[in-house]
Amino acid sequence: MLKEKSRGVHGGNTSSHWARICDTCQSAVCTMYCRADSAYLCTGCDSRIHRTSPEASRHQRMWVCEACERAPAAFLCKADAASLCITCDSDIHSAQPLARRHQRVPILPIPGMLCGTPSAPYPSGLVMGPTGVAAKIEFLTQDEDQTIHEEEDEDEAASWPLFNHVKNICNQSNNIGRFFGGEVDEYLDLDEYNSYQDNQFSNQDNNQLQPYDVSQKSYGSDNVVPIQYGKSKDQIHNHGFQLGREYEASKNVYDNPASISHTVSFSSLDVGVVPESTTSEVSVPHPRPPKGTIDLFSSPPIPMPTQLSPMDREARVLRYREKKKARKFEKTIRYASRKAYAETRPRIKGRFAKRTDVRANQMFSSTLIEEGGYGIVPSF
DNA sequence: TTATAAATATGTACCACACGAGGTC
DNA sequence: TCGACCTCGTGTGGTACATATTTAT
Repeated sequence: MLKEKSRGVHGGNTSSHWARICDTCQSAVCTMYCRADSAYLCTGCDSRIHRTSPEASRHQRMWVCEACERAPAAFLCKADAASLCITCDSDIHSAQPLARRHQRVPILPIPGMLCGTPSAPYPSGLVMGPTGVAAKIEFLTQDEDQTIHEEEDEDEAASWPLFNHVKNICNQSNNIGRFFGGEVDEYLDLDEYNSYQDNQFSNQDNNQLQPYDVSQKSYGSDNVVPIQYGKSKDQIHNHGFQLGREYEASKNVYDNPASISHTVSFSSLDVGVVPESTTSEVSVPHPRPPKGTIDLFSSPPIPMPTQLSPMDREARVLRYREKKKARKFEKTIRYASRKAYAETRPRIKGRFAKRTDVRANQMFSSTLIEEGGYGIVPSF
């Protein structure tokens, strides 16, 4: 849907005509924007440039808007499963009432170590592409590589702490929470973690959590397109994977008190994560977004808990897996006997019919057949 | 660009009746 | 305490229909 709307917004031009070209190679279409370099980069150049040095690997990058492919994405539309810049978000979601109801999540540049750090406990070389498809970036450590090849649910499990964090943020700020519409996976077993955070940050000054000024009326209660496993498994899975990386990456930052003042752990669902342990970018001015949009770059710091112990985390992941295994999306049959009866029960146009009615119907149709007419085929 | 119609997708009500659950004797 | 009996509400699946969404003109 988004693509169609995007074409509508941009006059039906394809990305090849309109997309911004990589500032480095000048050939490929850019996929992300590096704030530190103020450059739009394709995936290849981004990978090449930002792994040359630890300094470069810390650059914050953001994915480029999927609609116009010319500006950094500011929102993730959950309904369209697309990241959009402020302009496209406004254009697309103001086009019609239904689109206005789409739930959008602000995409924030979360500091993290995209290319992995020696201290990173989990693989971090995975980023979310603009289409929601994650792309693994090489240069992983052996342990990371081993982890990354585990079952998919491991990736998903690895992501839950951040979901939790997001939920916690939502609890602290209703305005933010509305973006998520309460869709945090219950199976992520967040309560404990939340309570932990509640205790940990009960003294947090709420004033630091400035409400985001985004049309609450428009986004409020709607969950137009809830996360569906069957719809785009890759996207969901990769979201989880990425979120996990973000969590760990941002956690590194928050473990470093010096960086707290200028970092935002609020999860974007669609941004590459680059750690920001230096203060070099603190002074980077960000243009103030138009009124009515979220100021992505001046968001107040949101605290993160100290790092969980590996055993603690493993236990939580195991518990999550158990719950996940127990999930059942298919219809559950409580009484097999009733099912058997229902399957053998006579029907008329799909409805259960009295056996007497069925007999009469059968007699009627058989009579027609005997008379040489076109018999009525019973639907049972 | 907008409006309208057509096509497609999704959700739900409907039906009869065997049977489980609970109460009574 | 246990078994027999009774009553009532629930659950079951295929279809039609209503509604929502997308696509075409």
